[in-house]
Amino acid sequence: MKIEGHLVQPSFRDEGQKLHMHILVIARQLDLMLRRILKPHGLTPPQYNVLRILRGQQGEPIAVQSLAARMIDPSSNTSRIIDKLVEKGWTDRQICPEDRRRADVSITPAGITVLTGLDAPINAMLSKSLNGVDETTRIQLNGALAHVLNNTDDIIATQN
Amino acid sequence: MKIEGHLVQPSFRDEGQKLHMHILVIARQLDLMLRRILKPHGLTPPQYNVLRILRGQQGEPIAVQSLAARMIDPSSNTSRIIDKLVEKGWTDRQICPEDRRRADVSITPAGITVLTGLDAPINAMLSKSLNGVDETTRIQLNGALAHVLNNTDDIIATQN
DNA sequence: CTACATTATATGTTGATACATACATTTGAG
DNA sequence: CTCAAATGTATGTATCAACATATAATGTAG
Repeated sequence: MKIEGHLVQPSFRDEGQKLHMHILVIARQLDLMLRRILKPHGLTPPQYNVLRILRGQQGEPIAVQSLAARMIDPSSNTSRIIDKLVEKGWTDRQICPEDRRRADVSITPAGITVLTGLDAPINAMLSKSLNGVDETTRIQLNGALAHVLNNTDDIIATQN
Repeated sequence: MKIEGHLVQPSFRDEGQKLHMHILVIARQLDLMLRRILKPHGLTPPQYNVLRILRGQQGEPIAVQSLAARMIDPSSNTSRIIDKLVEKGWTDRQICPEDRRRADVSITPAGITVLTGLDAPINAMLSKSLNGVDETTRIQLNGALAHVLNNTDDIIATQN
């Protein structure tokens, strides 16, 4: 369905507005699809995001704030997201001996196992979502979106 | 900041993964910026979305389900979003006489006034977010993203 | 007609999120 | 050293969202 169908609008004022809507609607769809895959495993997208980052650490523990900086959604609730993962036995949290304010977080073998099982379906879904968009176009899109991201960073910085 | 900086990752596996991250992170930033503009006016992004749709109706009332279909986030909570807007006097809700299950929703003059005051700052913000992305590129982006949207629609349909 | 399915909206409940604040620890000025 | 500021994490609270279910009105088969 075209974006006009999604929003049941006959047309957009301009390409810029259409672009914003595309980004917002697709992001929402990606989140919805991911949620459906994760749900049977008792994971939410932010929790999955945290596990992915921890796996990327190759066993090296990481502080909560560094984790937050790498998240798609760097909310101030990283502690509670980790709580959930610790409860389920998928991450480990220990007070850092050198700086006892810090908490070192790492993924457990059980966490790795869960992620491993999710890799195939999630990669398949993500890959399918980009069907028909060739490599050249992907590179062009990323180039333009890098610009947009720069702009939004600026706006957010000046809003502060 | 580049997407690699946002996620503090040295590199991405491929352009596809990078594209997903760009979309998710930019969508999140747009939402954050919008929320900051709306907050002093006592509006949330979904409430703003509803008001915008109602204004687009040119005074013609609309059923709750039609409203939901036009929303960026068509959650099942449209009723409660309307509740909030009715409380504030920005929308009007009346039972439809021809089909008493339906509720006809419309925007009030006070609602129009609120939106009018928001137009300038929000348009400025959105326009700024696309700085440096020329018209040709915008059209290309929309073309490719329309493809992606088609794909995600398919995936969501088959997930059901 | 009458019962049953369908449709339109609303609500109950649970869990997640945003934002502010608290707590504990460390840093650093004097 | 000492104490105020800064830092890292956790928590309180209010709001919001997702999902399931309820309520009410309409459509329809027999």
